Amino acid sequence: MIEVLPIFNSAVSIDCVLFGFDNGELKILLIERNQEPFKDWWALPGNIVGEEESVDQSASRILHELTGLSDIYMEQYYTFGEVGRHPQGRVISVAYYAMLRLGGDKALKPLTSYAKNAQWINVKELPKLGFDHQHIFDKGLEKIKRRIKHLPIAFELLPEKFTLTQVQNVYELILGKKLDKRNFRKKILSFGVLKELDEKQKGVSFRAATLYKFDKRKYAKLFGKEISF
Amino acid sequence: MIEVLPIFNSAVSIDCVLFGFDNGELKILLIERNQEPFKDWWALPGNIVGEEESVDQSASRILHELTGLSDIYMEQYYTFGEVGRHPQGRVISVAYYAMLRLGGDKALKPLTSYAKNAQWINVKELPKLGFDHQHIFDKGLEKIKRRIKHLPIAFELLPEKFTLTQVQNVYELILGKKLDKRNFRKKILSFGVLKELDEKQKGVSFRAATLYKFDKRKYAKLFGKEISF
DNA sequence: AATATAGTGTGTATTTTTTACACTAAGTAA
DNA sequence: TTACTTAGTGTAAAAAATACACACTATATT
Repeated sequence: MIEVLPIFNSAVSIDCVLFGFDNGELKILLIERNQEPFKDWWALPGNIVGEEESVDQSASRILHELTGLSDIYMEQYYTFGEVGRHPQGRVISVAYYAMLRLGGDKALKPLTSYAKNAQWINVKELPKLGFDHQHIFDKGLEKIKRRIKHLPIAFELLPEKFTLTQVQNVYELILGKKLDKRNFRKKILSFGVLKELDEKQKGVSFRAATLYKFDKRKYAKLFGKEISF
Repeated sequence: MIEVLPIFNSAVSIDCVLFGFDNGELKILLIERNQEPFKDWWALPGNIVGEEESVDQSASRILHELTGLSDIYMEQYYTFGEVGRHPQGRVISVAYYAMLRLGGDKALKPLTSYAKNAQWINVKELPKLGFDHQHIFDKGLEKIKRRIKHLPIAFELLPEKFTLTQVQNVYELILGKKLDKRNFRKKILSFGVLKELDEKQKGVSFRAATLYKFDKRKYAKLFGKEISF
């Protein structure tokens, strides 16, 4: 290939906007860099795509290295290819958003060498980010705002059993606006992809809400038809 | 950068699905390859991203080289990064769809060395394509099916002055289904981005239809609000 | 001049979807 | 028992989507 394709020094990288929902807040996982460029800055987790892995595999690997998990919901959404976006050379970056159920024992794995710290940070209180990562994040948030209306990605952020109020909370945080409770419940239930459980919320000091779970079977049946959340 | 980033031989390329509307048919521009791999096969036009150009610039350049035009409507939609997708090495390809007003004197420019021929081909009669280009095309068509419902991209395919029947025709071809004439006209006019002209179609042997044009000013005003075509 | 042809252009009733809006029920804590 | 906090519910009005059929008009043909 070296003779055939006009090669110059360049690399393809992945950047991930990993969303989590915790304590009524929408957060993303940021790392604090340990290396130049942007040493000591916050940035999106990411890495260079390896020679023997597809870009999807690369994104999965990065998420796995970061969290120890390998079944994270993830989707490619845009490729950033400005010439000067990386100070050390030509790096074109494929961006993914990903979503994770937080809570429980999902400790982060030891970080790779380029990061000294990783932290879940509320999307409303992001620090200044290195590279063009603020831009990448903005586009990612915009993307999930659109996606959440058509695909049931919100449930990726919730625990297996959840209340309708939690679902609404996720929608409100992503869309950035309040929704009417009655209309929201009517609509979300009308798709028939939620299963009401015989179980109630526990440990709250007020009336416990009914728990639901996302019914993958029913969703699979509906899939293909256009769904609008 | 060479010491800093883990580089291996790889390249980033662009592939373009260039749509045109001609004679009541939806077509894309394909090239016939002059070079290995896939010599003599049909393929999407594309090329390697140069060292000094962004991926957007690269896509513009490719379209310019192909058509001689430089104001083609174009949008990135997905990046294809499977390991084995290019037989001669690691090539990650960023795909764009683009739309062009056909007709008039828009001759194609002399082709680059890797293509001996270029032709507009009806999307319903595509030949077998090289690389993973059938897949790239399928994803592109899927994308514009979604986009056409929210963005006024259909007008990019039409001449400056057009009839409502032509607009409907474009929508039907892209969506792959018939639409009701009265409902379509009601809806498309209700957005207020079309301007009725004092002019009629010419050279037809039946009642001439009224011509319209797309009103960019009004569109700009509406932009920001969600539009649904 | 009459007629055939082929696409243009229009309205209404019905159904579905979206929106707006406020109180009672249930459980816990003091 | 009372106060507090969140859960849970219905209806009316407005807006949007759908289904549906015929008269008009410009040209070409005889």
